[in-house]
Amino acid sequence: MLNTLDKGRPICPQIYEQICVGIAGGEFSPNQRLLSVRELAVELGVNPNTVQRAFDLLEADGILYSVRSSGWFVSEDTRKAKEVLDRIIGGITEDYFNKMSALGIDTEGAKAYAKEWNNG
Amino acid sequence: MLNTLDKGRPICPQIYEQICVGIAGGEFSPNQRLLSVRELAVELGVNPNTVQRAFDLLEADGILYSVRSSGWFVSEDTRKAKEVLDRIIGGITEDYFNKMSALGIDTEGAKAYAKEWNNG
DNA sequence: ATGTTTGTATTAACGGGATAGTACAGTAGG
DNA sequence: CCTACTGTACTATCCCGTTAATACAAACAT
Repeated sequence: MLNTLDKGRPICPQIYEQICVGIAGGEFSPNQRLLSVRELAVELGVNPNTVQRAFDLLEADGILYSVRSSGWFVSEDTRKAKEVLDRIIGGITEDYFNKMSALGIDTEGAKAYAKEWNNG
Repeated sequence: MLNTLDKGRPICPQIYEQICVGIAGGEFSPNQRLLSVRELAVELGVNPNTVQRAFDLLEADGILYSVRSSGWFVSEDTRKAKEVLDRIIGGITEDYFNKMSALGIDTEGAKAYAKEWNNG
């Protein structure tokens, strides 16, 4: 899981996002236990503190909950994760059009450009 | 000019980009003199060093040239600016699809999402 | 000559994100 | 009881983009 980390971008938000993706996509079920902070940190080749910070944010948003000495678990209610994911997706798309606009390409132009895109 | 700076993103690349936009769009003509480093820094509310760095990069790429004690000027050949702009646009678009992919949305899904986008 | 404006260079410091290392606290299992 | 694993907390450090404050050098106008 979480094997698509983009080195060069802030790690913490990426972890946050990927957890939401996993929940929204059904890969993680309600009350399912996740990897421990330390385990996930090792798997990602990242500092435990960074994972902890991401989990704290997810807990603050009601997406995960922690049980002391036991681990981190997916919240019963997964709607919040889906909402957040939708918001992230919207933000990314808005960001795309904003950036294109800054380059002198209006919304319609950007849509046309995206439509003609072929892989990468 | 350059009135669309996005605070919160690195300034230097934005200046670089906006100069290319101005040249590619015909707002700046070959051999036209730009604002001085200090003037532009004041206008943007930014540090002169940051402007200098952006201009240095543009010079290294053959997009601008400097004349000591006189100012900065647009290169005779504007093709490079247009090439760079195209590359930037491509990069942004590629970035968009990559990010969407990381959120579990494939290329076709992202295209559909972009197509339905309405302003911001 | 003098003063002003230009580009150019250098050094120090700030800030945010990430890392590193350590320590403490609670729970489960042998 | 004891050990091992968990979450949790704290401080120090590093890196990098940016800011800050100078200082120097070259051309031009008066």
